[in-house]
Amino acid sequence: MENGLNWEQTLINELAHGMELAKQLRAHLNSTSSAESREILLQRILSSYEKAFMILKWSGSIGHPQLSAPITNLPESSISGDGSPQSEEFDRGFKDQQDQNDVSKKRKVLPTWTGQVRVCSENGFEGPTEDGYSWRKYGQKDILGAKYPRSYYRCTYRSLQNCWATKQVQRSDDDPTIFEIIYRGRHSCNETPHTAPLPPPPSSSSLDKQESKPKNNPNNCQQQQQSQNMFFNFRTSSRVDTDDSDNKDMASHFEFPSTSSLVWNNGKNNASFAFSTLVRDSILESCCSPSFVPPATSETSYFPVPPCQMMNGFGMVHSESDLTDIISCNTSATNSPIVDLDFSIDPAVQDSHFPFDNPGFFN
DNA sequence: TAGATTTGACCATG
DNA sequence: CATGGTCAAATCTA
Repeated sequence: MENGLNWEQTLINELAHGMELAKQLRAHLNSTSSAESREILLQRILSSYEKAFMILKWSGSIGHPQLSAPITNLPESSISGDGSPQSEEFDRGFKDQQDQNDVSKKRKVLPTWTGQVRVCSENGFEGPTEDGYSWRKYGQKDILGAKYPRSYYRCTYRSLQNCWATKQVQRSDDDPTIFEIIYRGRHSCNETPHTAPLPPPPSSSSLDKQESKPKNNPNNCQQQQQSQNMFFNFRTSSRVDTDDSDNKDMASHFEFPSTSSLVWNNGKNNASFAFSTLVRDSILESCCSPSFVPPATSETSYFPVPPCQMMNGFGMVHSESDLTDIISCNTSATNSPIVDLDFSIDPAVQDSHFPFDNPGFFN
C-alpha cells in the first residue's frame, strides 16, 4: 500500500519540522524575543510532535478495523473528569470484558494499559501506591523469568457493583524500585479517585511482605497534598507505555525526563528520538504553572492534563477511548518523596482536534 | 466477625 | 505441556 510510504514521509517531515522549531525556540531563548513568540514556537513544536505521535499510532493500526476508520469518532475528550479508567469510552472493551467473564477462569482478552511506578525504599515505603481505586488481591504467581512474583488484583466492588476491573502488579527485575502495573478492563463501580477512600497500596504487601500493607487511607486531603508536594520532588522520569491488547503490534513507549528521550515502540516500527530538554522543561513548566490551561484544544499529547492536575487526581490520570487505550498515571501518594510518573498514553485520543481533515495527510 | 490476604489447585491458552 | 490467570479454602487482621 502506498499508505506506508506516505505516513513515513509525513512522520519524518513532522519530526524534522519539530526539530527545526525547537532550534528556533532555542535561538529565541538566547535572544530578547518575547515570551509570546516563544510560546507560539513551543505550541508549534508540541503540535508537530503530537502529529508525529498520531501518525505512529495511526500507522500501527493499519489493518485493525477498529482503528482504520473511525478516528473521527474519537471522543471529544479522552480525559475522564475524575481521572479514572471508568469513563465513557470503554464500552466496547467493556462489553468484551463482560462477555469474557461469563466463562469462569477463561483467560480474558481485555483492553489493557500499563503504568509504572517507582518508589523510594529509603522512606520505608516500597510498594506502588494509590491509583484511586480499591483493589482486592486475588492471586500471586511466580512468573517465568521474572525475579519477583506477579500479583493480581481485582476491584473490591466486583461483586457488589459488578465491577470487573483488574490489575496486575509486577516488580521490575532490573530496578526493584519500579513496579509495573497492568490495568485491565474498566471500572464500572461508583468509586472514583476523587470521592472514594484511597485504595491500598496495591502490590507492596504481596510482592514483599515486609512492605507496607494496603490500607485505605481516609485522609484524602492529606494524600492530595502529599501528592502535590511530591510532584515537585519527583525525579524526572515519566514514562508512557501504551499497551493495547487488541493491537499488539501497537505499543507506544514514552520516556521523558531522565533520558530526555521520546521513544515510541510501534511494534514493527520503532521510532526513537531525543526529546529536547528545552521542550520537556517547557512542558513541565507550563503544566505546573497555575495559569496552565489544560489543552482543551489539546495541543499536547504528552500531558493531556497537567501533572499537578494528575496529582490532584490522586496521582492517577486516565485517558481512554473505545480504541482501548488508556492513560494511567500512578504515583506514590504516601511517603515517598521521590516518585516517577509513569503513565500510558493513547496518542490517538489525545487530540480530537488533530487535523485529520487535512487533505492528504494520511494519503 | 467481616473483610482482606495467602496459597495451592484448577483451567484456558498457545 | 508449560505458562499464566483465576478460584476458593485457609488464614490473618482489625
